Amino acid sequence: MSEETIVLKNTFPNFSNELIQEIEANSSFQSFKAGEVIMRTGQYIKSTILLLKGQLKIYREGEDGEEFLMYYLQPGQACAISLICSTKNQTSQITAKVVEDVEAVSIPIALMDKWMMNHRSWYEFVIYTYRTRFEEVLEVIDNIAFRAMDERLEFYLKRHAKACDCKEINLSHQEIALELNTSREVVSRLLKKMEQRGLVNLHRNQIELLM
Amino acid sequence: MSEETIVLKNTFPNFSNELIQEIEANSSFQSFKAGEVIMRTGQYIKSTILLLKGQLKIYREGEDGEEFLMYYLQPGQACAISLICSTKNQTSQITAKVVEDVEAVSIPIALMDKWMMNHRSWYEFVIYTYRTRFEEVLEVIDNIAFRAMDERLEFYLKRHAKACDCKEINLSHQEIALELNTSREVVSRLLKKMEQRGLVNLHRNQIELLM
DNA sequence: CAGCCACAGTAACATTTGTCACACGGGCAA
DNA sequence: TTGCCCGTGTGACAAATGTTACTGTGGCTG
Repeated sequence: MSEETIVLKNTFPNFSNELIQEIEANSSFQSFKAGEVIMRTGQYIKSTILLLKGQLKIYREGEDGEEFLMYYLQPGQACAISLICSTKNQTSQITAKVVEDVEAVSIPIALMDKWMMNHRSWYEFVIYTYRTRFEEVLEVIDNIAFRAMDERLEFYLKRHAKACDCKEINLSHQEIALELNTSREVVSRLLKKMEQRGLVNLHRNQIELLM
Repeated sequence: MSEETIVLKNTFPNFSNELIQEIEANSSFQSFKAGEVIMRTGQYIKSTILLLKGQLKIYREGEDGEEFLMYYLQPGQACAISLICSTKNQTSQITAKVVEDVEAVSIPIALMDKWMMNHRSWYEFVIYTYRTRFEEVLEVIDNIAFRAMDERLEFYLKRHAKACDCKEINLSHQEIALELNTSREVVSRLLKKMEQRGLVNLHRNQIELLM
């Protein structure tokens, strides 16, 4: 069994052996460097990507280049949107940027439709992905619709801490502002207030969560 | 062929004959009156609903009972979320309220999983539904993330006009405010400005679109 | 070391949105 | 007719957020 097969099996433990074989036979391994944009709004989707390693950021782009974070993709996950574009030429509604260097498997769209019918484990993976992403997006809507910026910031920090499984968040205020679609000054202001409330300690390029 | 079969065939023209037969054999026709809430956040989903007639409003509920409109369901459509809950006991993340008296077919969840495998036309319907709803929700995010209330109001009015295919919108400012999660006064203010710009004519309980 | 740059803090102000208070008028019911 | 309720219009103010401008500080580099 090849190195890559092992990684694939470990990262997607629910895939059947036959499915793994099909993937190996029909798809290509790819890697991307941090900062690369691997899918952009308006582009045609021609393949879907299974993440083996690294981290992707999926966000919505505003007309003036604003970003709005939707969610992060971790190893063992795939982009929900690219899973469901059927055979028609569908353009992407989102942008995907590499946060940490990525290794991934790229699968041609044409195959996916077939696999849905022939591979139960693929079908379940797609359904599961779609459902969880939909829920995540609903939560995003809740946040921007019902919550003020201070709560959203708290939520954002907690989510981040959970994702990297540590209490230190290495981001500048500017980067956070971009993802919440606000301005650096607002983030600074709110973080300072959180520090006064004893929720965080602030350092240069680092926020230490105390909650 | 029964009356109901005909309605079903007309409303879902892409369903195969075998699928229609299965639906008839395994599901129940139901009707709901305007104002009824037929699915509520936190409830277990035990069936999905195919809309034959009337209109449903799908929205997200805030903690204090605020509403936030996601989209409307028209005849020929189904709630995306209820389509993908697999067999597990999944609770609803949204609330569905009847806008116009509804006639619908209720399908037990257990069957849907089987149909996905056995009925190509059902599979395509589910995928299509999921994709279009996801896109719609992305558009909602765009609106609240990137646009101010005046633009959101314009967008809302246009969408409404398109849905009922006429230029007169019979809603009070209060109702609109609820769906955009703002206050009546704000809606009044913005509508007045739109009137001054020549975009609408305002009447009691009616907004006439001029764009 | 000097200069530069990215990051952070903050004051002052503008704008948008939410809230409160109240007035007006149409239509319906007693 | 009278009174009342609902929908609407509007002014005044409060609060949140966005914007501008300026300061300080640490670290890197020439």
